[in-house]
Amino acid sequence: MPELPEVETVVRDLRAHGLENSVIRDVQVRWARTVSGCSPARLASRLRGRKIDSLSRRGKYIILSFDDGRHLQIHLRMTGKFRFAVRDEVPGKHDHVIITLADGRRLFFNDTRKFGRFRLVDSAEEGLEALGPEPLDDSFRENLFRRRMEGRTRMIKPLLLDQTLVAGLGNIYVDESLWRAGIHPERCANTLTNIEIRCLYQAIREVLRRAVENCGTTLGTGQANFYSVAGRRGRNADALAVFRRTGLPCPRCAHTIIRVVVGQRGTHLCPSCQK
DNA sequence: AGTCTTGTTCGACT
DNA sequence: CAGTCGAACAAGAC
Repeated sequence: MPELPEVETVVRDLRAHGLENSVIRDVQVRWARTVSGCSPARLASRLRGRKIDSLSRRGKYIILSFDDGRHLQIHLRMTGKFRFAVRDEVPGKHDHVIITLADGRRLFFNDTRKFGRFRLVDSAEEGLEALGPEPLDDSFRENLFRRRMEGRTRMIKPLLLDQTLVAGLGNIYVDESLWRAGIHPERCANTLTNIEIRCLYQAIREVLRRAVENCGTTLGTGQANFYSVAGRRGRNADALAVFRRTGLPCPRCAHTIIRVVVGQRGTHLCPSCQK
C-alpha cells in the first residue's frame, strides 16, 4: 500500500515523465466520488489550461501546484495508481480519472477500491494542518519526536499510524520500524525510555530512507499491490524483516515471526526481540 | 460463500 | 479533552 516511500516514488516518477511544466488540456472524471470538495465539472473547468508548476509530497499526499496558485492534493489511499496511456488505449473499469495534457499524453488514475481522492485547494497545506512533521526532513530531530510523544498514553503502533505524531507511516513501515527498534507495538508511548525513543527515531528514518532508495515495497503480484508510474515495481520487499513474514525466522535472532492484531490492524513482530 | 485486508474519517462511547 | 472502538467505503485475494 502506498505509504511515504511509495508516494515519494510516484512523485519522482511523475517528475521524470515531465509532468512539471506541462499544461492540462482536459480532465475527465469517470467516478465522481474520487473528487472531494467540489464537483468533477468544477474541478475540470478550474484545471483546464493550467500549467503544473511543481510536484511535491506531504505525508502520503501528492501535491500538484498550478500557475494560478491553486493546488491539487491527491491521496492514493490503498490502490490508487497513475500510468500514461499508450496511444489509443481505452480506459478500463478502474480508470477513474483521465488527465489529458496539452502535448496529447493522457495520465490515467486507476483505483480498484475507489478510495483515492483528488481535492483542489487554495494553499498546499490546506486541510493538512493536523499532519505531523516529515520524518525525513532535516528539521525532524530526535528532540522534536520526543516532545511530540510526551504525555501520549496510547499504544505506540496506533499512535505512529495516525499521521499526527509523524506523517507518512503506514502498516508496513510501522511494523518494520518497531522491529528495528526492538519495541513491542502494544507498548504505551509514555512508557518508552529515552533510549527507546532514540532507537525508534533512528529506526523510522533508516527504514523509510532505505525504502525510498528501493523505490517502495511491492509484495506479490496482485493488482492491490503497489506499482509506481509505468507499472514499475518497488524493490523493498527483500529488505523487510517482519511484515508479512509470519512463520519465518527473525533476521536478527532467528525466532519465529508472529502475527497479532493491534488496534484492529494486522501486526507482525518478533516475540523475542520485541518484548 | 464468506472472511480478510487496507488508510482515513467520522460518530458514539468511556 | 484524550483516547478507544467500530463502521463505512470497495473489491480483489484466498
